[in-house]
Amino acid sequence: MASELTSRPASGAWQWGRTKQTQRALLDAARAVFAEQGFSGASIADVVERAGSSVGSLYHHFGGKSELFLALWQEHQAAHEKASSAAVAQARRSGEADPTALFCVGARAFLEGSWLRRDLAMLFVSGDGPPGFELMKRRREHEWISQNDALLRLADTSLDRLYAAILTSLIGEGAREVAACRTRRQANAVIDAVIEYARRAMAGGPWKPPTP
Amino acid sequence: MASELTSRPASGAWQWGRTKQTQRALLDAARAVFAEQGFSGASIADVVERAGSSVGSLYHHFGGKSELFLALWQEHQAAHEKASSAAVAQARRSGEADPTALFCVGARAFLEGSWLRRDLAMLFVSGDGPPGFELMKRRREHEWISQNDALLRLADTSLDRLYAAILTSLIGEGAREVAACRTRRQANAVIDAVIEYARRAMAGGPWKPPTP
DNA sequence: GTCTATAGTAAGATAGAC
DNA sequence: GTCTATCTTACTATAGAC
Repeated sequence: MASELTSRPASGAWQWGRTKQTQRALLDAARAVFAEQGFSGASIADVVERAGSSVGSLYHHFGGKSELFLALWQEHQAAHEKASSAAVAQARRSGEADPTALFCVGARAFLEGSWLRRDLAMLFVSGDGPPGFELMKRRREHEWISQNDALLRLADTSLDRLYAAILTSLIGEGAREVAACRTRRQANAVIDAVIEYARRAMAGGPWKPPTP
Repeated sequence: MASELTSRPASGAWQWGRTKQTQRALLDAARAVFAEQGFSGASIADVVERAGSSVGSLYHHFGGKSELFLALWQEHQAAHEKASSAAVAQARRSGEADPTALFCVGARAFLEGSWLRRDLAMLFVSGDGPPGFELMKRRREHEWISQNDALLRLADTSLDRLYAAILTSLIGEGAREVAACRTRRQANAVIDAVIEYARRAMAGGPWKPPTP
């Protein structure tokens, strides 16, 4: 019983704070270094130096370079998720019920986030990530569109999934273009244009093969 | 003068044939190995073993792993290019003059090629390539759409480039879906659907900001 | 032109003191 | 929890015989 006290003498609360602080420093450093050099171009040494931390600490908290990158990505995803669902919920409360319109509201919030965090957005679409990252992104994309499933009222046929994939990639390409903009004004124009193209693609709903 | 003969004694023609043969073997082996294991997963040793060649030979002919991968990609691109432009030329000869229709003809030929060489198509969209490959792909995409520039009669404004980018990514996503199909029948349906979505997106031409 | 054997390099990962 | 020093490994790339 006494050993608990001797092994960590009255410092539990303090160490929690320190942990969060260290992780934050590593994540922030990773954001800057990865954004600048890409995943493969960046070395662990660069990150820990910028964070004022150490290799061992990084491994202790995240497990490795790949996991650090993924942690950064998950924060980014969570922010997108939060903004999108909040926007859709808000629109619903305002009386909007049309699936297409609700989809556009969510998409707009997503594109907005791509502008606000454009350094991360560019990083994640650059194609330079840890092994298997493209697959993870793809899964996430499908989750994202599945979440709007009730919204768009799609069936689970292969052609409906194609419809979802096309819309997803359209918004994804839009996000890339938004992140590449240099001014707020340009970004706004691009966002409006992308939403318009999505609306056009959705006109008529999922394509059906002509019945012979 | 005589030294030319002594250094390569009467074997010029024979060696040319052998060179082409070796390169072909390396390219074919690379196609199989990269398609199966991806770029980073595959090692040079795997490729030369399958080709019945050697590391030194690979370096002699291609210069390295990355260059071998790029050579494979360029063959794939050339095939796409050839098929697309032939199809467009053919349609023109048949009297088709509408830009949108001609674009769709080219896109269809492109998607067709993605089905025929689906192993390569999947490889190149997997996101696992040599450093800088995603950038090269992106440049190539823009070239491809620029080639249809006269066709679509686009100006060089940023919003017209967005229009091109959206269409390109739509066809690109379509190619990915086509390559993932398991039967010819499915692939045909997907191709028809993708062309339809492209047509919808083009309805009304490039988006213009509302004049205030 | 082709091959084998080897060198070089770089980076991620770990062990163990504090 | 944090850090430094070291290890390991896996690969590319080259040198030099045939």
